[in-house]
Amino acid sequence: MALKKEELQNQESCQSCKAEVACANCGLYGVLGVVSKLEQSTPEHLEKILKKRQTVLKGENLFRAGQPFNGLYAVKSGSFKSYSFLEGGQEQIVGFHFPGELLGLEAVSSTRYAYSVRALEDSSVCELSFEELELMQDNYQQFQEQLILLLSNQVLLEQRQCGLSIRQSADERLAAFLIGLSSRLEERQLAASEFRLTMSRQDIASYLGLAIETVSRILKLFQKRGLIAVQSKQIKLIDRPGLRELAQLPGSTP
Amino acid sequence: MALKKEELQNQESCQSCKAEVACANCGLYGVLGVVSKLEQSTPEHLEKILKKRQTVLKGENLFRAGQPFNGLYAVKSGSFKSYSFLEGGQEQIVGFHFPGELLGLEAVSSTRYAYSVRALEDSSVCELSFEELELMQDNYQQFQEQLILLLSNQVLLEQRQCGLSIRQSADERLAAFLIGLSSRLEERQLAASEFRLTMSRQDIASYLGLAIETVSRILKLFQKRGLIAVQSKQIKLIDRPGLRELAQLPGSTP
DNA sequence: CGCGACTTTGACATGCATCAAAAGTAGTGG
DNA sequence: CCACTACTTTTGATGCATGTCAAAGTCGCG
Repeated sequence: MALKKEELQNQESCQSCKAEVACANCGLYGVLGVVSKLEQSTPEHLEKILKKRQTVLKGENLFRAGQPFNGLYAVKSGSFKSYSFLEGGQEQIVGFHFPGELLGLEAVSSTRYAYSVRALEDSSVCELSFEELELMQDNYQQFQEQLILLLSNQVLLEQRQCGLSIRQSADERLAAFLIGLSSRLEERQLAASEFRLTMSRQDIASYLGLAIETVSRILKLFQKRGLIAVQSKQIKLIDRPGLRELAQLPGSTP
Repeated sequence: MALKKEELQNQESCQSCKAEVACANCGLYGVLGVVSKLEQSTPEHLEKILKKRQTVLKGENLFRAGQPFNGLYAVKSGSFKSYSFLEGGQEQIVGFHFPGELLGLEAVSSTRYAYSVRALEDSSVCELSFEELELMQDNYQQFQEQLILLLSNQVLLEQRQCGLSIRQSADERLAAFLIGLSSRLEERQLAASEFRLTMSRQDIASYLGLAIETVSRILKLFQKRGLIAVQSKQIKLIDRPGLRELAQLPGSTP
């Protein structure tokens, strides 16, 4: 990457003591790396494209479904949930988002955000303005290539996720969920075996398509089996291999 | 679209009397439309990019997972299933594909196909060679834009699909499946209320994450309720509104 | 016409949703 | 700092949907 680390990393230091992703581990880094490759971009220009660090307080929306698309966001610290509404007004959780991950990808084609996104705790994001980016004719093609890469990867992930969970039983889903969270944190060099479940049980249940009572019971069960330790929102993965095994499909090779 | 219809439609006429999508209704049309917009492309050039009509016999694979990616395919006639294997060797159905739909989209970033694709009946496809396409520098950016559009749309569809089916009961899933098939056929101007289920019950079951017996029973039930008429692989949707209602999420607004 | 593969039907077991209520947690004001 | 209320989570009891096993029936191909 031609982008110098300091250029992206000169953030004020972690004032809230929350886990915060380093710029080098952020999803935007790849995208911007390409943009800045041609060296033509001055720090001022980069500055313009990447609006650093907006804060979003717990319970606030970063954006809402239907709002016009104006750029991608990367989670800098904290966590978010994306959700839509079923007819009947009930919230349906689409996903959770952690430091280093991108928000708004599925909206690039449609000019409007597809989901609402809300902070699960006090959080911060970086914004990548598309308007500015489109003006950079020279680098635009490379940027597009990055986007295609990200998107087609997303399609793949989505399909795999869907294919799995539809076949999984409740405990398998939950195990897969925990392992999934853990690996995503690990990917960005964040604490991966002990962390806070910032979302409510209701959110987890909705995301996994389970009843809230089932989530509660199964977490209990996992604890009894020595797979995890839960204490309200704090969770510790004790037996990751065990969880990983559970998360796989059942009954194939007896 | 600057592309003249005849240019794409001079195919030999339907020799097997199978439903065949018109080029104007094909997913490749949009992609190619953009490529040919700059008028610079001669028919010979188009010919080179778009290898028309390969035949794939029932049970044959168009490609297999892991094979190097060499281009997109569009289904011209017939139908396909895409599948991967669970550990244990069991086939897992990822999707079904009908005339006018694109195959291989999720592979554009990875240089290898992610799934295997097999013909469910004697079928034909058109191939869009990427190698040739990449040489067309002038139009490449527009092509990329099309791709981004297709991909981000795909992400959206995938997410919606997944979000729904994970929450749906067996009959809702099956209703949604039938309505889904029907609308996809309709979209391409093909017979939408009476058609052949070219895939086996096993395939349907695997795709929906149900037991094959459940699929059988529920189809029976639908027939009893006058929603559909099934006779082995032939199916007729009688009460589409009824099915559509069933396919929605349950119990929200009583 | 007969064989193997696919599909339907029936009986049964169980995983999970649902309903109801208790226990825990957090936020608020005296 | 504690009491009070409202919300979230846990626990228990029950019923139904759907997976599983077994067997009969049907289709399609040689």
